[in-house]
Amino acid sequence: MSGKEIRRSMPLFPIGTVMQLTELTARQIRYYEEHQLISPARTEGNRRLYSLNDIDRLLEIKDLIDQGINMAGIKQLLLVKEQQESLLEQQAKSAKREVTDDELRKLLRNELMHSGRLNRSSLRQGDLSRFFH
Amino acid sequence: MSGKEIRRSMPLFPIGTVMQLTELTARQIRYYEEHQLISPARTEGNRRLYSLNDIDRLLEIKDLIDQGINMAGIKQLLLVKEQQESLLEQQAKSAKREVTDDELRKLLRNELMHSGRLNRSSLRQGDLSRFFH
DNA sequence: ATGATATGTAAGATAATCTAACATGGTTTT
DNA sequence: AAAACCATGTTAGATTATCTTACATATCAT
Repeated sequence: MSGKEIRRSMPLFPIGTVMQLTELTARQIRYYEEHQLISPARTEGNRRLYSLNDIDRLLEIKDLIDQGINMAGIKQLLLVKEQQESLLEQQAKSAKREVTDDELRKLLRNELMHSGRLNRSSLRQGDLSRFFH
Repeated sequence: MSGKEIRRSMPLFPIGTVMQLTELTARQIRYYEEHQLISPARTEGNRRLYSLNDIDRLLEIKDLIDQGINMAGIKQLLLVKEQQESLLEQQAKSAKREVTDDELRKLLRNELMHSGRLNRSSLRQGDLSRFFH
């Protein structure tokens, strides 16, 4: 079942393709990398190679930027969202199993600290998935 | 419902990526194009750009070559398979509608002429789809 | 043995990408 | 208002990827 993750994280696209798919300039894409919002793979010849996940993430970043959020903010948001997702995944995995008190505390703390608008972008997130069946 | 087709026929991959995905050399890929087994799009700068469909097709070609079939044979096979698929699609589309006698005759004729092993490769065909969810 | 087929390889040209540096228009901060 | 900062544009020179064309070669069929 994690084959899907492998596929989506497979580095396939050079920056030119990513530019078209995301409508971002190369400068922007590299700038976001510089600020560690993404970390694409590299070919043997040092060319960047992006995965579907990377592209989704770039679309998300674009969305957040449109909302006026700066690099630092986006970095935090993506981080929180990541752990949120891994939590949900974990929760689904052992559906019946109880969550440890510690995990629960962390989850609640995050929900409190970063409440409000946080998942608006997740509507746009799967945007790229429309390109692949 | 044809959005899927659009996605799968979207030119995204440079030849380098295709080489890795198909384990064919650039020489081979261009040679097959020369013999009109595929016709990838081109970028503004004349670089070839391949779609998911193209890559599937290359995997199919590879399979047919392994079976000892030559360019001319593969060309015909792909052609027949194409019309076969469009027929099936059409058949599914107007599921209830009767097939015209003419179409039926063509379908039967093809099944007779190209019977036997013809769909063995279609097992390998969707091979690439494992890369995308 | 001859010829055709599929692929390898080399050369020179062009395109795409890389890094690094400086430029710039909008925001903040002082 | 001036200074500093942020996100992006632009340029330059270097490197890698791809293109076309041509010739080489091994395998297979005639």
